Amino acid sequence: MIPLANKKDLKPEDFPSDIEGLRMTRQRREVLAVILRDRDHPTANDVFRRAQDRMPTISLATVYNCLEALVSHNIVRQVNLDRESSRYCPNLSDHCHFQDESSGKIHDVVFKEGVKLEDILELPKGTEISHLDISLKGNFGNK
Amino acid sequence: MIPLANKKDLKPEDFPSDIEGLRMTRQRREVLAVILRDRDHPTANDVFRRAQDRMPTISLATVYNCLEALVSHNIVRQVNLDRESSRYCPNLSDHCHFQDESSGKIHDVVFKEGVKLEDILELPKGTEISHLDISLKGNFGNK
DNA sequence: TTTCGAATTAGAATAATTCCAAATTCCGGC
DNA sequence: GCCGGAATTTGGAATTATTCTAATTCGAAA
Ligand SMILES: [Mn+2]
Ligand SMILES: [Mn+2]
Ligand SMILES: [Zn+2]
Ligand SMILES: [Zn+2]
Repeated sequence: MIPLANKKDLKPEDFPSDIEGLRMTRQRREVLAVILRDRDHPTANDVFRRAQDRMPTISLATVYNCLEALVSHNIVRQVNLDRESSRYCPNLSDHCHFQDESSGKIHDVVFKEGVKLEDILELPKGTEISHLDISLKGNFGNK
Repeated sequence: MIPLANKKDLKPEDFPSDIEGLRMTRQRREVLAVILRDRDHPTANDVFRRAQDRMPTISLATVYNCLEALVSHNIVRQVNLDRESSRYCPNLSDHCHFQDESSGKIHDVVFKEGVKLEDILELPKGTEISHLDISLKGNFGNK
């Protein structure tokens, strides 16, 4: 799990032929490249439209297939905010999402050093957390 | 905002005619009563099926209308977990949701005394939080 | 009792996502 | 390079939660 995050500049055809055990097809490379380039949490449809620039024949079904493959291999994260369509995020480090109400933009937010969920939640003994989602809405400060 | 939460036992027809500025119609009472009685975070369709017991003529559209009215008047909370259908929760106090992966049940989880989100998140100066969602998945301990 | 805006209703419409079955591509072995 | 089977892609249909529409009914107040 080399931080693909840094591969913003890498051309899709230069991606390794296998990432996290997932065979990288032409379409999967393109979808991944889009998500790494514009890190603005695009929806499947956003990805579709952007991928079409360099690959006019790609289909929406394929974009969904690719996204599902990338997500299930932990190459990108699926971000769900309330009832909106899913968005996709290349930031694999622990973080949550803040949706700015004036701009609509979604910002990554990290936890302060050394904070553990168990420290702040009243959880019964023996609880094991396998998945966690935190999302916020409001006015995002100067940043 | 008298804790309606405690009105589990109240019959729908005994609800006040106005709650939080919302006129309580027959259907709204019934929907609210269902949510207060079985506090298991039912979906709109769950609510619909349960409401039909005492009100066989209620329609699904009406259930959606009632839920939207109750939510927007802060009488019940809408709970969204990933891509699943919305669920409805009568607990208005600050809490988050833990979905137990073996039972599927959704548990309310409260924050430990005196925890503030600002304390644990790296937020830029001037940020104002208007809405917050935390949800967890995993194995919920003995409780 | 009449009135009139609000609420309810059935059914159609919407939209994100998934499914399907056929066509294409990929890959390892010959 | 060529073949066969498996994986992937594709366009279109299907699904499904939710919203919309337009007609009907309700109910509080006069
Ligand atoms: Mn929310
Ligand atoms: Mn999630
Ligand atoms: Zn993110
Ligand atoms: Zn709850």
